[in-house]
Amino acid sequence: MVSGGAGVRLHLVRAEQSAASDDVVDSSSRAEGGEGGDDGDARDGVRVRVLSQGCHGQRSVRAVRRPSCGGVNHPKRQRCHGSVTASAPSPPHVLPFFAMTDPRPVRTRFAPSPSGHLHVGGARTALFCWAFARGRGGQFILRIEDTDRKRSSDAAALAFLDDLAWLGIDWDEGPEAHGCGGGERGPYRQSERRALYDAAFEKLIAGGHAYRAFETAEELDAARAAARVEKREYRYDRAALALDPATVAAWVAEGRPHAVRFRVPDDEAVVFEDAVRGTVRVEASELDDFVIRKADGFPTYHFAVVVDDEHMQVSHVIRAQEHLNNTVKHVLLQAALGYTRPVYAHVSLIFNPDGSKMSKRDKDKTLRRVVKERGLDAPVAVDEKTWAWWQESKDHQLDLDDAESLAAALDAHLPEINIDDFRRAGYLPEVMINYLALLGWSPGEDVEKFDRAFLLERFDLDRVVKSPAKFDREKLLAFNLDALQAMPEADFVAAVRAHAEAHHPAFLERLDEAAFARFAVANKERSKTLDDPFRDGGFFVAGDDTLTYARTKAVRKALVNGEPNGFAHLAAVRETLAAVDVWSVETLEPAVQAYADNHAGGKLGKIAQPLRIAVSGGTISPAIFDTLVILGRDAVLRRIDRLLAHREAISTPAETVS
RNA sequence: GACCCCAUCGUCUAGUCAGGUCUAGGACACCAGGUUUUCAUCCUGGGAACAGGGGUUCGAAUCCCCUUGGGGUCGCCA
Repeated sequence: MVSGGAGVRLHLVRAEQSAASDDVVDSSSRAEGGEGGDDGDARDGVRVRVLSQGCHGQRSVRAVRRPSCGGVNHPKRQRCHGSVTASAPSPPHVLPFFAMTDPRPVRTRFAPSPSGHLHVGGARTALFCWAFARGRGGQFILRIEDTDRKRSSDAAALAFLDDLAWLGIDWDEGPEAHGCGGGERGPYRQSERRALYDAAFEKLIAGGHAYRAFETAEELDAARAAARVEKREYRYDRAALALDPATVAAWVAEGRPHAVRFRVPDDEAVVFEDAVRGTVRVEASELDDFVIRKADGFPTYHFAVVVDDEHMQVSHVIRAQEHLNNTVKHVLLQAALGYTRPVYAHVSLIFNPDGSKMSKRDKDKTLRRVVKERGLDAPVAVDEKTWAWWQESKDHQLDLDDAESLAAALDAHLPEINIDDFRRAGYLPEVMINYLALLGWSPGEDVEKFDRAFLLERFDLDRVVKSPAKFDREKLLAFNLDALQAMPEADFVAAVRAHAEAHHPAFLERLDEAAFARFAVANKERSKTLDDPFRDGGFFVAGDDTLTYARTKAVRKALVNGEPNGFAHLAAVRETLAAVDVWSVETLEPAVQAYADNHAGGKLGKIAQPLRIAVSGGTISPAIFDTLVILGRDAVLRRIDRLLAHREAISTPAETVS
């Protein structure tokens, strides 16, 4: 019988489901004592366990969009509530809308495994969790899911903390870093929460909800393989459940390794309300008795997640859609443990432009593909031991440094998928936030550009898009460009300087503060990323004698065509430049313009292009007078002389010549 | 294969829950012009979508069903 739990909830259940209340099981009331209800409803032969309900009682598989969620008042709720009495269909039974609203304070968590940098998908999940909680005065929790002892847990594995901090996503509770973290409900690493899990295991086993299983991983692998060969579906056969208690006790006593499995109820349907997908219904019979404790004593993900969410009082679980099916397990576990069920929201996946799932493993996959294509079997760029380990299994991923050196050695381009990749490529954190938010959420009203404050204020689960999104780098780039252009000059200079400090120190050595500032400003309107000024600006730090000339058609055209041609103009304007009093844009521009007026029909381009080639080696640079000033008179004159000295070679077609 | 989820321009999406105001809006990309000392910007204009089929309705992008397509999950990984 249903007992205890939220009074209002149960009251309404009873009021509405007179005869069949037995099979309506409140998740918070199923604590002990085995199955809470009896055989229950016979109307369709399948007992339905309603663990949560929205206002829509349809049993259709098609999702019914929930109007809102969270403990926030919403005008739509009234309407929703009002419709309840009108429906009252056959199972799953209907609870009024607010029955699924978690009345607790809003607390969300982001729970990655410690596997290095944060990838785009994880970042978006974290962002949604953060925005949802913070926008409602709640807390955002970070938790490390490190129950897999085979995975590394060193400092590098926690690199995602830096990525989060860079994005401006700060956490109220969790590992301590960047001035964030701490909290009362820790520790926030699962490997340090063993006692909590152990207590829960005992409770489940004692209650008959779980049992020890002695098959080894190898045996199970073999059974799965056999099933595959016979083209039948593999299901754990519950052999361990048939063991008599004395045998189990003896085996446990002698220390025989074993896992613990959850006993999945027979003939029940698990129905839960997803805040973005609506009603989801899965028959429990689709599941086999899944492992909740591994032989090494650690909990599996499914178990740890449920225990931790309860202990940390997580009210809303916002995660990727790949977890939608897992939710069934979690809901079952919560019911068996007597836990409160959080509100679930499964957001769609992010795909690569080619339609494949965007994954942190994509770098590794790219590398494996290239290695296979080239038929490589000996270590390249990494040591033998690492190579052997990497080859051993597709689950073994190279760490970033190794991956990058291997990519460099193979001349392969690694896809940008980590937040850190974009950081290094010169994207602004606020742009990443903005774009990420747009991937799967929209504020409506044709609004696309917004900041964190707006997100906090407007983000809600009911506007999260259900269909998967492809990651569009072009659009991200366009957003970054717009943000860069909108920056005050001083901010832009500071950002470019910070980027140089991290990635292009040579520019800071070569350019003094004033020159660097001019360099940044001169590049502002032509930069799409903070890296652009450096990528095309290598000539600024090149030696005057080692500059490389692009020997393209455009270069020859500027130098050779016309009468007088570019070389001739250069030779002449060199003297104009040498004679200028003060080396500044204000003096250079009128001087060169005057020369152009007198010798090139006023066409500044006739002079600017040859000059550009002389000082940069090609046809691409910031505005020419800025470029000259940044370089300084000596370098400019030397470069002009050098070009003139190489005029023959440069006039002949070829790719490049040094 | 079984189960679950999804389906509007090339892409991200608005519109779908409360059917008519949608000859479907915006953004990125693309194409054509224009500005500019190069590249990049910038300006103007343009093409571009309701997956298909049934049904409900006076009326369907919107509600229902089927089909098709895409994705996810089926681990002592998380």
